[in-house]
Amino acid sequence: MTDRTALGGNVRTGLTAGVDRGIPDATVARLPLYLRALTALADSGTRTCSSTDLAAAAGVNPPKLRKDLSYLGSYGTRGVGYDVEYLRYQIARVIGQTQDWNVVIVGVGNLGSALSNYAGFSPRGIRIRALVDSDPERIGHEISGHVVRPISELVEVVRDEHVSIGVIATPAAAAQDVADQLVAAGITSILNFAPTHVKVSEGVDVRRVDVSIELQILAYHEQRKTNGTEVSA
Amino acid sequence: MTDRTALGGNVRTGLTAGVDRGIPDATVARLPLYLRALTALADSGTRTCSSTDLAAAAGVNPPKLRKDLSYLGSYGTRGVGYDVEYLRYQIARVIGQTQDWNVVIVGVGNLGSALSNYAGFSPRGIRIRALVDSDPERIGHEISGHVVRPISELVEVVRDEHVSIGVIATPAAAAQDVADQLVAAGITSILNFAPTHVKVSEGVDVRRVDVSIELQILAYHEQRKTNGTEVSA
DNA sequence: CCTTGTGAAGCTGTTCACAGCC
DNA sequence: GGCTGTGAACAGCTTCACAAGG
Repeated sequence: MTDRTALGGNVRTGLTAGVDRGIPDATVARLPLYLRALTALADSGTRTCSSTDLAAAAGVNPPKLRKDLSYLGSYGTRGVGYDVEYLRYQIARVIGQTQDWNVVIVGVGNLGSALSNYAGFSPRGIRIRALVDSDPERIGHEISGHVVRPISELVEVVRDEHVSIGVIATPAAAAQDVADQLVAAGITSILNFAPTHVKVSEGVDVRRVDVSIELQILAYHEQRKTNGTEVSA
Repeated sequence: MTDRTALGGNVRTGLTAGVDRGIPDATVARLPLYLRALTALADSGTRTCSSTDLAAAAGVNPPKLRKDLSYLGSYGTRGVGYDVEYLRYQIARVIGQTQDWNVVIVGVGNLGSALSNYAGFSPRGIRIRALVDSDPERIGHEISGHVVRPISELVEVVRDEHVSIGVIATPAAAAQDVADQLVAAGITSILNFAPTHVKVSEGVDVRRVDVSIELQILAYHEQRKTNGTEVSA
């Protein structure tokens, strides 16, 4: 029942003690941001940067950046800043970017197809290895270089392609069933695009991406801006 | 520079005092969840529910649900629970679901096209009113019932269609420019799918949806599961 | 009985100021 | 002098236990 949603409120998986480095969830969620900013800096030929530079590129404030980095270790030089390439590697190592992560997408409708064709995954070590669907109409078709396979082959797909992350890109009505099948196939990390809550067993991480909710949150704040709520004194 | 990201770390817009009802950001982010769960309950014929029922449907724990609802008012009945339809309406009213919100999508690549065709928006009061792109190849084509218009017409589009929310579905390289144009056209709420941080002026809300980051966060936890980090005592 | 609504406690995350080091 | 790294203060969120009320 562990539920790491994309909207905060994450739950630590049940590892009680030990050598737990314990990087806070909020920090973990920002490390990919720093990685991306560092890669951009490296690409533009920057060798060294200060916390102010990097924070600006990542869209956070400098103290927060420094605090976050302090959880990983002391990789900067006082009076100088951070070596871009070195810090980039250290963050990559911590968040597991030194290896590839194989992904199966379940559901090849509009969204699943768009995801399977997204160019931004490979530079971040994310490999879409298989597409599956339950609709016989879609099975066998080739999408973005993958032949769509029946969902009944999920166990084989996960095993043969060494898949560790499953993406649910189906309608809401199918999401729970798909989640159950993913878990049964041995998947313990799920990204759920379906607009519904999926229940999973202990130890399985679920993150949620819900565009409607994001827009609804924006609408709430928009409503407050346009209504006369800014009475200020 | 207000930045309401999808990954927590939100900043309150600069309204200092007044009748500020002050619903916490974390609660606001969950209200659409409750709304969705209530709608599902109503559709299944349920007239009344307890906080336990609703919490289970929404994927939160009952005390958190009750605390969240307490920020809106006292809409339940002790010893009984909540009237599904009444509570649904109250939440809808608070988050602005009693009116429609018009959206323009900038960028009609894979993602923009998929979004423009998504059926889940209209039941939540979200209306995709226009698609714009900068690519002359795409302008004039019809996608999901909308003729793609040039981004140079953004001001007219926003004015004529009463658009209040802009969606950036372009490559990262174009995102900042698009954001600037959206803000120049009067938009103060932006949903950014491009994998980059966009800087906007004070008072503009930006939320981010970044699939790569979600997968990277899952990968981090997956790495910790498979590595021998669970030394427990 | 039942279930809501809520102060209070506890926890997580953020900010700040400055000590430490180059 | 400049910038990092961090303890300590602060703010926000979650949890809990129980009072309030049907």
